[in-house]
Amino acid sequence: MLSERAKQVLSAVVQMYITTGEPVGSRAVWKQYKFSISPATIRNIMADLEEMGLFYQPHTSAGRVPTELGWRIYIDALLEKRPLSQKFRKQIRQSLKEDKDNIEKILKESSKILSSYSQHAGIVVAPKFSTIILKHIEFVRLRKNSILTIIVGNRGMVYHRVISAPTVISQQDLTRFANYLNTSFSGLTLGEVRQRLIEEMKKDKARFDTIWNKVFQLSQHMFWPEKEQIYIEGTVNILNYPEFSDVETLKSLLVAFEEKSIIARLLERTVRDAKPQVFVGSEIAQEELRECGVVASPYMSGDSVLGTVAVIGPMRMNYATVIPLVEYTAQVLSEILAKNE
Amino acid sequence: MLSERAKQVLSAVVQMYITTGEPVGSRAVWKQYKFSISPATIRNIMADLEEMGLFYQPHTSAGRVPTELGWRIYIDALLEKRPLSQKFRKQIRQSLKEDKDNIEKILKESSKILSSYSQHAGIVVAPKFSTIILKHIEFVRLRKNSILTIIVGNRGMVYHRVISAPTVISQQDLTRFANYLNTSFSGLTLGEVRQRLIEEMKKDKARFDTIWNKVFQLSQHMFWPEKEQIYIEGTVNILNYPEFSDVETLKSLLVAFEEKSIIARLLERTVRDAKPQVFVGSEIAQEELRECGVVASPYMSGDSVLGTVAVIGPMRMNYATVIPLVEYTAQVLSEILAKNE
DNA sequence: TTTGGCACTCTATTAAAGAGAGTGCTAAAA
DNA sequence: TTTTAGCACTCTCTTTAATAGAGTGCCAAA
Repeated sequence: MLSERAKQVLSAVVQMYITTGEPVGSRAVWKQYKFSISPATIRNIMADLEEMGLFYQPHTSAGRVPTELGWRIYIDALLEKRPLSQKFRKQIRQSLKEDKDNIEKILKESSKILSSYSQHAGIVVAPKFSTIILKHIEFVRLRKNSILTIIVGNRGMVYHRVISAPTVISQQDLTRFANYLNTSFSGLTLGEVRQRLIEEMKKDKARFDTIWNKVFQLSQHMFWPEKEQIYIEGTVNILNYPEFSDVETLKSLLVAFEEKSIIARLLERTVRDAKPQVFVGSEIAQEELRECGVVASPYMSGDSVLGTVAVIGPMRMNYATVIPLVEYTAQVLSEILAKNE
Repeated sequence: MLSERAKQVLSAVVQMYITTGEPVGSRAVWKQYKFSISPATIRNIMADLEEMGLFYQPHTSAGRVPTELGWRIYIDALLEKRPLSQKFRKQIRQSLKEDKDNIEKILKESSKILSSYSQHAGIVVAPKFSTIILKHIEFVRLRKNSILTIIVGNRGMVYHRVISAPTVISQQDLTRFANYLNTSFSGLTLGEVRQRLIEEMKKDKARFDTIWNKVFQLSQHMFWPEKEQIYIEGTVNILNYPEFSDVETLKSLLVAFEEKSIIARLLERTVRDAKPQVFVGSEIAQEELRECGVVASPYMSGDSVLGTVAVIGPMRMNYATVIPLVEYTAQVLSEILAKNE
């Protein structure tokens, strides 16, 4: 275990590194934090910490930089969160309440808030398709065998997709089927609806005349889960950090942001574990995002997780302030969406 | 007017500058293009062109770089378009036809195509809200005075927004109103619908009972034009060009892309003029995008412009190949959407 | 165990020198 | 009159060398 002094030194180095982004020397730590021990002693402690793998030295005569393990320990054991100021809380709550009836706007706005208050990139993963509760369903026949399906979920989520039917189905039949679905399945989650439809079809194939059979097959496609909707805002903020000023690094980072799947996979974990989490370096992904840190928190409705909000930035982000920001945003979002039920 | 030789020199310098991005010297032009005149003569011509404002010299002993005016003249008078290869045409047509029933996917795919074939950023401006033809309308009551409105346009466009009604309106009344709108206004453009609704309301206020009055007011909000939907893909491609490797330039560029309004305003012109256009430098915008070039082309349905496709990149883009790419994409898009009518 | 002192290492900055690319001008050639 | 070869000149970019500075590790004294 780390001694008290070692903790203090680790903490000090991490904090200084957060603000400067440069290797931190023993003298600088001593001066800034008015330690009662001399620089030489601090040097010894730093050497110990390096041996333990918490620090890394770019070259022999440079100061120390925290390693991924160093960050991990700092975050898990040493970090003192700095709660959001009352003023900021109010601002955040206010701007999220503004469009409280339009969930898409809320999610996008949340993402912007996370980005602008943290000065990193803000991420919001929208509620998962299969957990949405069916409110209303609608079919519009576009052309012969091309049918627009619209699913309205609770909280005003809207999904629409165009499905090509194997044969021609009249608008009348479609409407009839929509009515059936609306009366039978409203109030279930889309995942449940999907399940039930499959069961219905299995139960007694013979029972259904051909038209029903066709529309049932349609519904298979329409309740197929969407891939995660992810809002990312403020990606350009990473340009403010010199560690990403290399064009190659920058490019791979921006590509990773644009191609949201890596982030989606990571934040799946937060959905599963249903608790706030911090990921650093290789915990995020093996490749592009290895130099980054992610703070994530789920937002809920009652006991069930709807989605995740997160901030992604350089590993040296100010976790002490970012974690409360992310958690508070998740909390406000939970409240607003709960009211929206 | 420019002499024949001056044109050749301008053309040569521009083309070399496109590939290298570096100032072009007289000797290099002479060597590359096997001119029958000597470097010294080329120098004289280049000096003339500089005096006319078509070239610019970073410093006394450097080669020449085309000025904005130089680009303009090259594009308008000298450019020899290089048509897309048959192979590429086929590929483009194929990948756009794949999802031909889902207009959103088509537009996004177009944007990706433009980006990947040009190695710049691809832009697609979706058809304007007010020009969409009404196909179907639907109301879903979310909460007391919060109503989800869904408009389905031709080609499977779907718009939805949440409107807060001044007073409580029952789902029954909403459905009744939806039926009225569907039967009365299907086939009109959304702009026309809006106009007609205003007229209806003016014509005889007394005629409407209070419920009708309320829902009519609702419809005001639901037919209010959306702001332009713009798809931009491949913005990271600009990172490949050294002229944008400065972090500040890069940031302002990416911000301008993210904040799509500047581009929206520019491409309005292409919608209005209904013909392919090329913009360079300050023609694009006064600030952030001054170092860029834009190739834009409208896509149509019959005689009416639906929207615009475009490529944006550094001013030194290869217009000879990009212009045909953009025009061809616009053409294919027009065809597919026409069939989709 | 802690600390001051000091030699040592590595980086970053500055200055100087030189190579290279390209021009403009002049005088000769066409 | 136009074109061209020749050449001095200018400016940038790269290389090299020198120097300052920050920080360490280790040793010997406190």
